[in-house]
Amino acid sequence: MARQNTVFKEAYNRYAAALRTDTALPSEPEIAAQLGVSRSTARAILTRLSEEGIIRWNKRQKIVLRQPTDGDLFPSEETDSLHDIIERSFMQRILADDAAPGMQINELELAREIGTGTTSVREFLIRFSRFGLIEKRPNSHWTLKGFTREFALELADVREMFELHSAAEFGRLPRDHQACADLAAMREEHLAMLADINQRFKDFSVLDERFHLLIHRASKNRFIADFYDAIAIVFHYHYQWNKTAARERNERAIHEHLDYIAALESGDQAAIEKACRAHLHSARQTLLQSLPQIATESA
Amino acid sequence: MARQNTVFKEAYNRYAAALRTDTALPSEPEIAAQLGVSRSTARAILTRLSEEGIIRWNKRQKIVLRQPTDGDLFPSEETDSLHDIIERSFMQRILADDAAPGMQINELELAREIGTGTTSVREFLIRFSRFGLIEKRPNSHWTLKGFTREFALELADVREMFELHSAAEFGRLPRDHQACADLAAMREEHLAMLADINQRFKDFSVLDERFHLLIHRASKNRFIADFYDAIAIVFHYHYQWNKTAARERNERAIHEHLDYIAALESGDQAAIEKACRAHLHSARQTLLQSLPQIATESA
DNA sequence: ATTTTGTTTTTTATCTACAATAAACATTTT
DNA sequence: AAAATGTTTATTGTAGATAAAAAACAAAAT
Repeated sequence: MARQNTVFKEAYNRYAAALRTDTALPSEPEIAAQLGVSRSTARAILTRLSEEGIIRWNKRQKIVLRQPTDGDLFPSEETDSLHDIIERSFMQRILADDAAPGMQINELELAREIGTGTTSVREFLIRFSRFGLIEKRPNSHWTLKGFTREFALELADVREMFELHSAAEFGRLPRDHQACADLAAMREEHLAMLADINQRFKDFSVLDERFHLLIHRASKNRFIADFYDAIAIVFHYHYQWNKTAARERNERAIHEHLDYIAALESGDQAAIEKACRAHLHSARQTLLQSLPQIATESA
Repeated sequence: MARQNTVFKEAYNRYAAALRTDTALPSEPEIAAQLGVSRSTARAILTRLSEEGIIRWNKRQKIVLRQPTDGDLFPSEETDSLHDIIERSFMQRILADDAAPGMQINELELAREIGTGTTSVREFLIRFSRFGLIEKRPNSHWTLKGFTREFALELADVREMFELHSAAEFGRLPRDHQACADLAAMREEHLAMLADINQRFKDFSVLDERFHLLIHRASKNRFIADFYDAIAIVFHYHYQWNKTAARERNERAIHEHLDYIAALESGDQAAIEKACRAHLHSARQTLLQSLPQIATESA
């Protein structure tokens, strides 16, 4: 088959789950906009909802006849986009213990193991290569460079340059900027998490990501934004795999964030730089400690 | 056809051009290593040289019978890799005056105009997207963001962060490091160009690229290196297109480079930072002046 | 006149096939 | 035995085909 209709299935599930009996549904363009898909896909969803007897559909009239059950939804394996499937599968593979730096990556083998065509795997690898974890020799194979100490240090250096820049920009925002309100809201979230730290310390990585993203958005720089996207994905899988979310470390990080937030709100550039550096310093330590102990890149 | 044998043709031309009558050629693995291709390709080259009567080949014995003429070589259109063809064609297109920011990019149309398959164009666009000049909406088209003022400013900001970092690292290299010798050699090249500036000012951009590359290599950071690759490619086409290589501007840049080199050689971090900032400041002005005057990114 | 629905066309995402190239294996030569 | 050549196999790079999804166009309804 040429293409899976995962966009349709995923959107169908999303829409069906939100339906309430006896309500009338809006126009097709509106549904499409709500779901973030084209009208063609929205119509396909309506068609199926109608066929399944979930709605009665006649031109503008779209009435919900019954609440969809779990059985009406598509199973989750069928709703993941191919890109996500490949990403997950690949990340698990390269974070696994037996994935030594220097290892060759075989497109066809990967494709077969994931159960997909080679083109999609190739495209994924090309996209993924910007994260600096793999490298290609032209007309030959990809090589796994790996999550090594060198990688972590290079990443940390760039992160520090970028975040100091973004934090300084943030400090120059007008006080009534939306980002300042978001920052205040985020302080409350930090405080709430701190109050219940023993239960919630594992949720910190998500909050951490959102916090840094908020700061980076202030720089309005596409290269910084792209780099942070890359970091976020790498960390997402890395921490999911290495479940070393120590309570103490996260608690300390929350305190650093709170200092950092206070500095950003003060608008005092020297204070911002100080708080930012302090946090980045310990974030670097955390990153280095989370490395697989053996891996050291070969020349 | 599935794939053009451009690797073979390009390597054949390279090897044939270097042949001298009556010399004996080395072993197959050695030829392959010299040319940077596999032995299979090296053998294909020997086979053709033999068929064309350019060499006499019998197992280990490979004697050059005659000097190849221009007619023996493959025409240059056949030796360019598909990636290079697409890159050239695409860059010309997006730097052309009628390529307005916001324009949609159509894969199939591009492929047809270049005379290639869609897969190659897709892969090219994915790779190219890291330069920040195009952006994709999933399941929909690519959009040209364009060589705008915003792009130039964002690029300049990151370049400054990275180059200050790299220059500082360079200043920490031991004096007997190869890079220091390279730097001294490069000073001589700058002086030579300056002595004949009226004739040679157009060659500056190549020297400029090599100079900054040398500095960036000192940082040994893959993200910085990748970013500089991206810059170099974008500038390469941009300056080729906008032939605004003013003599005065380049002469001034050479002087700045010479100051910068002196600072790097001194190892004095404060002096390095000062010279680096001075040069980056005027490089930023040059970049902004080279922009197409109309282009301002739409929201 | 604008919005909504119905229908058709365009474009993307993905698979498969196959030539070029690299890499591996086997044999011969020094 | 080591290195070179001869031969076979594996892998990549690219084209072409097709279903899904988006976008454009046309007709109808408010």
